[in-house]
Amino acid sequence: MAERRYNPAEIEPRWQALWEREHTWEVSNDISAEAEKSYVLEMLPYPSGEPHVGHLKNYALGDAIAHFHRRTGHRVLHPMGYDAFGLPAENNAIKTGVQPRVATDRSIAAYRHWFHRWGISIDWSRELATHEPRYYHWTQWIFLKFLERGLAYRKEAAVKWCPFDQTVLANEQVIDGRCERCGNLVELRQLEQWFFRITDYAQRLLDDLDTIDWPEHVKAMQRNWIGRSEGAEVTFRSEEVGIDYAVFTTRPDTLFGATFFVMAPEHPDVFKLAAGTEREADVHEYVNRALTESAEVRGDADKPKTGVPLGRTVTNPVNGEQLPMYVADYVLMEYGTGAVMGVPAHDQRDYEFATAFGLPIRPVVAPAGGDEPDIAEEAFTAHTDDERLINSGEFTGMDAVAGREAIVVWLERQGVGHASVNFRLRDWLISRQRYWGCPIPVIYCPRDGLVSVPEEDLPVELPEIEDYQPRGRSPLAAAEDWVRTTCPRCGREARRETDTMDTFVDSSWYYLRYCDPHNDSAPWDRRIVDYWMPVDTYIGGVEHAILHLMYSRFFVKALADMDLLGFQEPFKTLFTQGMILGADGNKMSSSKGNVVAPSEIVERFGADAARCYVLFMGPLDQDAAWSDTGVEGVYRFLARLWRLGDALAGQSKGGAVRQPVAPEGDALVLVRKANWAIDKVTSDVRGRFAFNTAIAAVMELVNEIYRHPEAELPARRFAVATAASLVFPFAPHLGTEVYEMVTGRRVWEEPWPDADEDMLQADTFELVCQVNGRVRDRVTAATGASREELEQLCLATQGVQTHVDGNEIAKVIVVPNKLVNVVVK
RNA sequence: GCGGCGGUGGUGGAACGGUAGACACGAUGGACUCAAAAUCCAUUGUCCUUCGGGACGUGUGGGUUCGAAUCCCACUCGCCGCACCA
Repeated sequence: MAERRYNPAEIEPRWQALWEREHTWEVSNDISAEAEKSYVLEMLPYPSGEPHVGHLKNYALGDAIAHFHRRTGHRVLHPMGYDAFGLPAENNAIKTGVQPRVATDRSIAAYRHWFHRWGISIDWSRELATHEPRYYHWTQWIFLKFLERGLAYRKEAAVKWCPFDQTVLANEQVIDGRCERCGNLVELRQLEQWFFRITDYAQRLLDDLDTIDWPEHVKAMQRNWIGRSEGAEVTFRSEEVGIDYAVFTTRPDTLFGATFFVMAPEHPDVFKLAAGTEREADVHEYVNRALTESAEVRGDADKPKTGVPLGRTVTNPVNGEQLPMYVADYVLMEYGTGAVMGVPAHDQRDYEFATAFGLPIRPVVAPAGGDEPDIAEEAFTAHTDDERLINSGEFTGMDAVAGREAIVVWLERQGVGHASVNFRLRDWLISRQRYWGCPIPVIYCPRDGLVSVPEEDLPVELPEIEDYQPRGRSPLAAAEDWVRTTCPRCGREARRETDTMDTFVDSSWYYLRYCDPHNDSAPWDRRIVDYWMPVDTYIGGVEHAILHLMYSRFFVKALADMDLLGFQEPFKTLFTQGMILGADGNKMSSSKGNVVAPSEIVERFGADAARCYVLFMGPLDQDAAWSDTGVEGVYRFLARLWRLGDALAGQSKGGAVRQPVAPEGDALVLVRKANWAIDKVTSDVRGRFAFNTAIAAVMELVNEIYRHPEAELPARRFAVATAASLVFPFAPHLGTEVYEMVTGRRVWEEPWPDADEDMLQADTFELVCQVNGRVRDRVTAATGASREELEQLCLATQGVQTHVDGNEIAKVIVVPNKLVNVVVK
């Protein structure tokens, strides 16, 4: 007879089939249910090929939380979907000729297969994909709502253009001047595009970060990206052309130190200003060169400062000085007003510019008590509170902070400026000149102009086309039959918008649709969404810290303003998981040959071992390198637990397992350890996502059971059933199997165990005896013994005697049930 | 430059201001076996040791404390995000 052994290949599919047959993980929209709700969500995957280990970690993590919440009495919503539109599928289509829809659907099938095979407890009745017309119908509907409210608009602007992908990109999708997708250098192009007015929400997006439980570094990144700065807007007048130019400055206290004035090359007035001056030709040449430079080259802070004079001057409002005007590419059109005052004594960039052009440098702020500051030094250092104004007219002598305020008040009174706040955040550019995305539901009529597609005509379906090759305009533009339509307003011939939406639009609201996925008359029923939302636990990679997470927050706020939602933030708690690196410590990539395929791991060790291992590797928010021997170790642990269950299956009569009454000896040790493990796993899982130590606690329990093979049967049954119950969120199949072998019951239907307080503490404990803070001995003491008793016990030990060695005892610190520290002079 | 995070054995990592190194990997020795696999047991921070134990140990230097990996200050190294943002 073959030896019985742990065989995940047999156990896992058996339970998966049962869960599927019984729809175990489905949850209804019964919003009057008494039990508390919990919405556990992992970021939806972009389906490409097959899932990788990062997905395994993501979903194993979320699944553990979903299981834990279910067993602690919550109604858990744990859905799944696919972020199905996007460039990779389209680029693949160009290369291989396989239609994006076909390749995407194929990949979705693979993801679906593996999520089942991993045993993730998903409510499959709510599955969705963003490329399905019944989903993007409502993406388009939301777009039209935004358009109605002025939150969607068209504007011509200098936008980032990727020459490889042949499309514009959002600021957030440009990393170090390169396209996030393909890594090519991005160019600037002056184009008319669709934007979402996210900047209207800058302040609220910033403020509400304080209301959500997110990792500090993610909040910091968002704050950074929003980039709020306080300062003043100040008007400089050009008398020659009779135009006022406002600048934004965070340092109104340095206004008297302005010695020149600079405009961005994109500033619309640059040519007008230079016209007729002897500098006109130089200006044209400089501006043209600046505009054709790549974003990377131009954005390099280390590049020497360049620029040309405009041949004009502006008046400094505080002292009437005439400041020469320049155009220089270190000034950005997209921030502030596209023009700055140059204060070389107190700004590094202005200092470099002034030095290069021989402009005067006049310090106006100096350390209190000090004399003339070192000019070069001053421009480069951060400023402190302890400074006063110098060379500043009537403000001279004031401290810098008070002076700043006084100058702003003066500016306001004179009508030449006011306090002002600036944000770094730009509006979200959402149009893309690509095929595989959600069509923008807008029609251009020669008579009526821009007309929305009427709601009843939604969705505007993406047509099938043959040629995906981008040519600087959307491939949809070539689908003449589709483009040509009639104006919904006047009925004349009109043309459809051919750009598609950024796929981040699709994923900015999917978590709302899960709540009410089959609604065909509205994107959702507000009562249902208000019941499930916000997402209680959201899990995903930190790479979405800005893009997806900022856009989703914006969506919720905008939709709440339209009374479509009753909350302000989509994700209450966020957990950002670390990456799984290759065994060599590098990011996994096929070129490095260090990619771990989850399919292979699952085949060799089973889904439970794979899931359990990725949760055991270390703190889940940290990166961790893959180790084959590490998975084997976890597999061994699961097999040990299985053998314990298998041994009991032969002996026990089944039935519910209870903690034995008044256990003694080995039995007591096991009962205590089991309760310790319950307490440990519960506190590690609840709130702090410390699954690595939770799993370690179950390992300890299992090790303890092996050390006490002679313990009485009820105690062993209790300990093994407890181990199975506790391991279930991390290794659901094995937990289920062992629990069933020991008790005949379904563990997922059992409430999460409660630790018995009485069993958490023993009658005796090991008293640590210290002399001057160093451990010198240990002795067994009764739990709850008095301070005096403990002190006596400690002083009597050999180790303490030796080290006190007749010296004077200054004092004795007693920590009850823990230690005694004898302080010796 | 600005913002955030971190530095603990051979490795991944544990550790409410209270026994540093849980758990796991690896290594060494042993049991079982004809042998191997699987499994089980023991040892495993460094150095010294008369084998009782002792000294030293959490990036570096200082401080607070009876007691510091943990709190404070300075430094240093590393990682991540943003960056000519006025």
